[in-house]
Amino acid sequence: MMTTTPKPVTTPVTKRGMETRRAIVNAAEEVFGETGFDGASVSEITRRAGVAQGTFYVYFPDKKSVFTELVYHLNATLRREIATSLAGVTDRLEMERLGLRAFFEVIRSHRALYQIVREAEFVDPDAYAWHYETLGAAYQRGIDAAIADGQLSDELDSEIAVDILMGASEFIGWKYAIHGGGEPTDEQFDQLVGFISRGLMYQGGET
Amino acid sequence: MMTTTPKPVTTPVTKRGMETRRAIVNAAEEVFGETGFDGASVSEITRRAGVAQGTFYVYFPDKKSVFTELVYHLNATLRREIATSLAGVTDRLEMERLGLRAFFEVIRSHRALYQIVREAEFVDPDAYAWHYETLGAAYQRGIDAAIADGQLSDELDSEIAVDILMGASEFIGWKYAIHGGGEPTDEQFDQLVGFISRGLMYQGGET
DNA sequence: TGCAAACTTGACACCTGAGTCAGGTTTCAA
DNA sequence: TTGAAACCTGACTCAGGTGTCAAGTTTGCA
Repeated sequence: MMTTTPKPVTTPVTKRGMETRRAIVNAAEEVFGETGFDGASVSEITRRAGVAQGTFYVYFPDKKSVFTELVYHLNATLRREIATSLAGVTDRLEMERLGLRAFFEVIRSHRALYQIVREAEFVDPDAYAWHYETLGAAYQRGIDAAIADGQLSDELDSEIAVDILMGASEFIGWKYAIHGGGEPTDEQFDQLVGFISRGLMYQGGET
Repeated sequence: MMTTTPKPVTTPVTKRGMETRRAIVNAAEEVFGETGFDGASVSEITRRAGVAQGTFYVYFPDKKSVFTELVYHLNATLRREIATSLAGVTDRLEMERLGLRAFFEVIRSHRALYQIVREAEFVDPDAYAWHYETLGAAYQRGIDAAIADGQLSDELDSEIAVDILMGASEFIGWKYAIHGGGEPTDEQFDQLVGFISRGLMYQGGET
């Protein structure tokens, strides 16, 4: 077994260094969003950031690292924005509506980041899985709380419910934000929320 | 404007040529499935197919072409298998159950192809969109038929319903077939079908 | 003001892999 | 048997991209 020498990557300590690092991250978001991971070159990223090639490797060991950092970044934004939108609300169906709105709003205003997260399935599968696992876990806690206080039936499997809800949002997110380039209309949004509401309202004895 | 000379690509006419082409397609499916589009090299594909590098370019203009062909291939398989599984059934909820089962079965037994279709979002976005559009259109015709003969309410927006249903299947397909490496249990499958059934059964007057 | 730490530079060594092409081999109908 | 069509070969070209490094510049504290 061979001891691998760790890459010497620097964390900026001065304001100047922090700004440079940030410029690289921002440029990377742009370039990855436009051309995908493999289409993006480190030299194009540094060109847009206004720094030299070598500077990139001062702050990141390789191209993949920035990419992964961006995945974590969108995850944090999403969790924060959704949590904020839900503050103080206790009605579960209302929470679904608000959460969905917040989700669409975030991906609409961060299209490049959203693309990056999706592509992470092939660039960094662990980060991709982590993203959906953390989001799903938070979501599931919400559903379980609603079950606990009697708003939803305890016959409902919250894990499957979350899978359906996340899958639907992802697909609609792709279809509108990336593929179609728009947003669902209000009527479509209402239909979506209606479907979800009915699905969540387990009443026992059907099918 | 410059007239682009088209690449001279051959279609095999003899049995021998057809076998060679097929060997390349099969090897490509394997390699793309294992290492992704960019990780795959044409030389690795031809090595596994047992032919020389140059043979690849006899049948395909470039690496992307085989990839796209594989996307069309899974699309056809999926449509055929699902249609077969639905033959003779008229109850919409039963059709949902059977269609879902067929879908999971296909992706379980064609994991590599499924990965390829997902990666097509970044390799060949048009093929990716086409895949979901054709599947969605077929699905929607089924829902519309159920609305037409009164099984489902005409207040239901079939387009959104299809988006939710496809999104949920895709997500669960990823989670189990690719990420987790298993399949939903029977209980989970029932929960899924139950949620969908309730969602489809618009009764007017809620939220 | 002086100097060490922090930061930046950009040319370049090195590698990888797509696609080409001139020529060889196999097949099969006449 | 033969020759032309179909098929196959693999060394080679070439564009492009990653990561390195030795030397320069800036910053801020003593």
